[in-house]
Amino acid sequence: MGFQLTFKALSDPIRREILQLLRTSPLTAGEITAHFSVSNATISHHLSILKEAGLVLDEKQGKYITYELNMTVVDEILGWFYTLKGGDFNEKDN
Amino acid sequence: MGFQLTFKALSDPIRREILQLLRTSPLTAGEITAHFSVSNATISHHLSILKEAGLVLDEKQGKYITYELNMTVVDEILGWFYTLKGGDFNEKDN
DNA sequence: ATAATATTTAGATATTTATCTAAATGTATA
DNA sequence: TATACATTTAGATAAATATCTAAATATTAT
Repeated sequence: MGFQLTFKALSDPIRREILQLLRTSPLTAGEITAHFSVSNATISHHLSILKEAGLVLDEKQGKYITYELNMTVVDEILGWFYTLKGGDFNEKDN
Repeated sequence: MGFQLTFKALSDPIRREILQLLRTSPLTAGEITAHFSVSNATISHHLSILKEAGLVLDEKQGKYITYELNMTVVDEILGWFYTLKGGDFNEKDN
């Protein structure tokens, strides 16, 4: 549980909006790109950061790559916030 | 509810550890600084970012300034995460 | 095999960020 | 009032980040 990559990933508005887009169902990189006004290379970069942070999972499907939310890591982050609200906290894991 | 400043504030490990330090009770800037190995100027800078993000509240008490967690904003951020888990989401607020 | 499509990687640039030291501000006390 | 103490502000620098265009990789279809 090192949260650094995850929080860093969440600090960009485009990346947060990507997560919200994936809320209902997985999407391909191209479909995600279509929702924004930046280049596909930029979205690809953001996706790789979300992937490294564990927030999304990718699956190669022939010509396409689909991305989906990884709820497990979302729940881990939620756990961090609950420590703020009175739970235990291990100072090594920030 | 513009979350940009809040998420940005959470993206730094020192700032997250400051929040955890404030979990149980308010602390002065000096007490907070004592927990880290960076200068007081640096901690002051981090505190101003947390303050701007609404995550901490400050209170002048004579010679000292004490900082405390603002649970209201913590709860707002928690709300953002719950939209990921199936709730509604207003795309304008990311 | 060639062409078309989907995505990533490479390289460059401008902006943001974390940090430091030194100076400034504000408050209490001798 | 002068001194000490607590904190912030200013100015500088090095590192990280978001973005772009162009090139590379991979897959499907003609």
